Amino acid sequence: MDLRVFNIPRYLSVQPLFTDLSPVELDRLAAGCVLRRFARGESVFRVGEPCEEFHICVTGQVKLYALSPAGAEKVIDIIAPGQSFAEALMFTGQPYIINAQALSDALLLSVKKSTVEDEVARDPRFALRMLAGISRRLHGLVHDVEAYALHSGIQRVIGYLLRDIAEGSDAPVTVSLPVSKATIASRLSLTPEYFSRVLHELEAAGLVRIDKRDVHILDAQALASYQSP
Amino acid sequence: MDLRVFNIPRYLSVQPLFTDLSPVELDRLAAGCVLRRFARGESVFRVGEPCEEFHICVTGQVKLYALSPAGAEKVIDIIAPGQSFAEALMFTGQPYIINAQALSDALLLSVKKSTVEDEVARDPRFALRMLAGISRRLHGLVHDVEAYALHSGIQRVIGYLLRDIAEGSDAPVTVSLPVSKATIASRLSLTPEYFSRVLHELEAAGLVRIDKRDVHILDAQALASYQSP
DNA sequence: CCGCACCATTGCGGCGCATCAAGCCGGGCC
DNA sequence: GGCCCGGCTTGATGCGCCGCAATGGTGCGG
Repeated sequence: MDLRVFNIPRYLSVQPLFTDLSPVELDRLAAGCVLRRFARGESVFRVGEPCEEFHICVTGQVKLYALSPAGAEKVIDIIAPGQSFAEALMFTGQPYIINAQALSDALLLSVKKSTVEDEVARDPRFALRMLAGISRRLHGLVHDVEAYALHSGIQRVIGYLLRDIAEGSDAPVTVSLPVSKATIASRLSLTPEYFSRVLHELEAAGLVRIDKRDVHILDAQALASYQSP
Repeated sequence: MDLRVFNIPRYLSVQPLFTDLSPVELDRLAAGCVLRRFARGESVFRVGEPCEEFHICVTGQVKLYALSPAGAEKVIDIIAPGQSFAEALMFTGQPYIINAQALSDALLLSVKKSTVEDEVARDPRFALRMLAGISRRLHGLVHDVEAYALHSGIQRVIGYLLRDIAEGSDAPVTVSLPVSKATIASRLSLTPEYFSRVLHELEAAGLVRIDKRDVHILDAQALASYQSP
């Protein structure tokens, strides 16, 4: 994608957060945006840096992660194209509490804090959408906490694979892992080794077939109710 | 406390969320509030119920928790007097995704969704405070996820004990556990048995003294840097 | 075509923490 | 007092998952 032809107002207008805005408003918003390229492995922000904007992932993937004093890494979320991140951080007025790094070459659109605040003041509907967006994010984290505490490693993997599979769908589906298995393992709070073992246990049970980063779900029903042998 | 003499506008005015509001605004807000008593053990809301208000804990304690299909319970948060909860749930427009139960006799002030939305529309400063409040909540959950993934059980207990102890304070401090040890154990994602063992390991190491629900911190410095033997 | 990274897998040993099962202790209540 | 009951502790045992280390692809650049 060429930065020079990228139409910021047009891109904003298709974001759930910014629907129903007039062209004037979109232009005003776009004026407070910056479009930036990141190379694979490049840091987007780090713990402790001041947070003056939130970000939308246009292309590529970004990982949000924490580091322990000992250097261990925990992936909190993996951001796909179209998703925004760090809105909540921005509103607390505190420095970043997590790190973000590009997992592949990526294009990010960053929206300045003051621009968002102005728009909140101008349009209450925008404020409510922002609130709903952050609330959904919180919702997701609560779901993760539940999973970490109440589900075994195997169940978390199954939950991840079935995440966006419709209820009654019978047809064999394939889930493509968007990033390396080690990253997904960390996202699920597993070691890469154990994640690999789980995947192969599910394969041995005839529930999935694994082909590199493609996981073919052979029997979603049975997978959902699988208990280890 | 007598419900009949409880002054809702006055109580609202001392909440961080509602500071700087005029008496007129406070009255308008108060009109959309309900004050309710809950007996110890009584349910405040359950998963699946529609969410049309958020709550402020005036007296008593409330636990927010998830239940696994098998019936296991995970305490997500323990709400103390002065804290609000379920704001985020309200803004998503979805039914409750967690349960809330009074841990002691409690008095709760519930604010209707429509009242909050009206106030957001009227006062952008209120909208920003609401955003900041929810963002801080999300911040806390991220912190918990980090702790679950990167810290051992012992470290999580230590982190809990030192939660609101100032950095350089040398004087012996005592932390009073607000609720039963089993509840706190669940909050920290530990079994009651293991939580007990950890507490007594810290006592054996001479770092704390345990007297029922009072934990006397004898050496905060050493506690912060404690590694199991 | 070979060498080198990087990623993924596999085996083995071990630790952290859960589980099950008793026992203990204090407080409310007849 | 004597009873019970909920909260807490303590021990014995075991499983889920981790850690290290070695092996096996696979894709890319020289």
